[in-house]
Amino acid sequence: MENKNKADQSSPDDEGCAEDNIFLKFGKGRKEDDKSKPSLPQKKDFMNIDNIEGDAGMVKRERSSPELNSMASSSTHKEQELASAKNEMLEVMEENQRLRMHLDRIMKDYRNLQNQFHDIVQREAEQKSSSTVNTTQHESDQLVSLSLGRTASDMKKDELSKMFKKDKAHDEEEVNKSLALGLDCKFETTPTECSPVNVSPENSLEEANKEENGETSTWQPNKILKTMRNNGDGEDVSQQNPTKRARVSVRVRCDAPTMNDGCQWRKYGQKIAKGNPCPRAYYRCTVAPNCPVRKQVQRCAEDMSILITTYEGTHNHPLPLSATAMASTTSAAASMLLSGSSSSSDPSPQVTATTTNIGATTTSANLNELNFYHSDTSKHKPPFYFPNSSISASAHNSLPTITLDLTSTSSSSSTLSYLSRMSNNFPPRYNYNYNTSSTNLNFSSVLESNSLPISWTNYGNQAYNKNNQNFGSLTFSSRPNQENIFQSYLQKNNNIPTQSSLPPDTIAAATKAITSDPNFHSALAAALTSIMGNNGSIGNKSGEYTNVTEPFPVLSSLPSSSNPNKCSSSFLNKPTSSSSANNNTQPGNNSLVFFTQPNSSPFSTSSKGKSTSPSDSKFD
DNA sequence: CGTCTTTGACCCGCGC
DNA sequence: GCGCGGGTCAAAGACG
Repeated sequence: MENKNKADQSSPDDEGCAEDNIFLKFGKGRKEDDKSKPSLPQKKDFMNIDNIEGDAGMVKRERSSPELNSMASSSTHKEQELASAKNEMLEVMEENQRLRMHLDRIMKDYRNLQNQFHDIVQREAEQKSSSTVNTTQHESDQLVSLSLGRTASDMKKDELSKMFKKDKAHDEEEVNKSLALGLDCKFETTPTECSPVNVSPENSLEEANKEENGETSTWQPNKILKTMRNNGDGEDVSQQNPTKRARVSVRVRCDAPTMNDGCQWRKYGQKIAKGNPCPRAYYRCTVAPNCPVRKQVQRCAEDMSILITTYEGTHNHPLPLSATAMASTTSAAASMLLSGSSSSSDPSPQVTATTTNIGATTTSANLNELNFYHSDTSKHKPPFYFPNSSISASAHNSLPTITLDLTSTSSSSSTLSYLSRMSNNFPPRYNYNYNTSSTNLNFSSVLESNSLPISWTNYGNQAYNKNNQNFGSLTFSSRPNQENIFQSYLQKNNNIPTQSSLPPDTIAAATKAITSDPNFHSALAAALTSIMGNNGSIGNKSGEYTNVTEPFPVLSSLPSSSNPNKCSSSFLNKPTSSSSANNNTQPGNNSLVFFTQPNSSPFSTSSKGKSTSPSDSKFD
């Protein structure tokens, strides 16, 4: 039943909202019923089975009457309709009850998972406090790579050498602080039922305000610091913070000059960096005059098709709906980095609320999905399977940097090292290889028997197909049976690497592993999913159910379409259709979609020669 | 005319 | 101290 499906998709983390959704849905259903059946039962008859039966009996009696006149027959017909309508109402009510029960169950699971997660986080925090981890020395040297197919060898050697070269010891506290403050890393244990994700524009603003009040520190370029000192401008006091903050770098295959992340940027410089023939462009956030956020955009020297966008800082203003995704991503990614850098052996207790909630959300919903949609900007392509994507962290140039690598498309020989490490008792943290200062955490569909598997399944392609947009989708799902979907999808799309056809038991094991590991799951999922931000609110467009991650607005609002040539971060954007797609294919799932939008024209060659940055898009 | 991009110059940190 | 490289500034030009 459609209603049921929709209800399943409603956010489990948000009880009230879900209920509202249900009501809304039922309201809608009634409306539809009204259309088809104008003669609804009288209010008095509503929910009265006896009455219904009685009416039916009456109808029967009347029918048997030989003295039926036209009027009687019409009334009989009406009563029949009435009876059928009542029956339908009863069915709806039953369905409603079932949905409620389902919702209760989901909420229960969600709370349980949330509690578990909090327990884990607290335990880790205690452990950390008890043992002042000796990570200080490695703080700046660490390179954690969550590589989905990418291996350490794939990394640029000079990059690695650079990373390892910097042995400048950072005070752990400082790093953590910068991470936490600069990238919205907050640890909140308070369960938020209706607004699970706390990294919201409001939060950002709040944090920014705090920063301005000197409560927190924000990394600022030295130059700016200097300028501000010279100017003595009180307004910028908030920005006078020498504390370095983490960077979040996103690697995406994109032909467009920049990636549309929904924010407004102004290019303020360009430089040819050593070792890369491609110039590096510097952008500054222009949403707010004093926003400290900057980003660097550069093409990968090894693969020009890869666009590397590095974000620094935290927005000190409310973000456009379409921009919250990236903001939350940086947040989540930073939290991931933070958790990795805070300790060499323990998972960081400093998990962002976003992570927490997302993890809880997804697990509670039994539907963790990270869909990576990739498509060519110019032409339709068959769905692209994304077995590999990576998250890496490093202290590059003294700045902790986490990289979300969404460029890997090769499904070959993935090592699944990360999953392997995440054995059943796996410490929910990113393993650091201190010998090399780098660790690859590979998420691969090539699962080893003993390794914890991940279910990369296809999901919600129907909608995309409906829109004539074939997106490859990679689903990071906790639901074993989704494999079937994926496989069936594979059958339909020969272009998808066969590696993805995993044994059901493997999928199930992977699913179990993923869902059972709050740290990994929440960290990765949050990092990636939060990017979409509240795309989790898939389906909101239709208003049929509320956002799973309410604070984050739907990215579909992006005006990416106006910038056909821009690589709309829309790879973070979720097309409106996607929601419906997800709704149609798998009810009850919270989909987190990562994709490049081909025809919706996130990429634009910008005929206007103006801003190559997303700023061009006036999303407001 | 206002906004934004371009681009050469400048500043600063770092390594030698 | 010097040179290199990264990052930023700001004047000039382009665009709508």
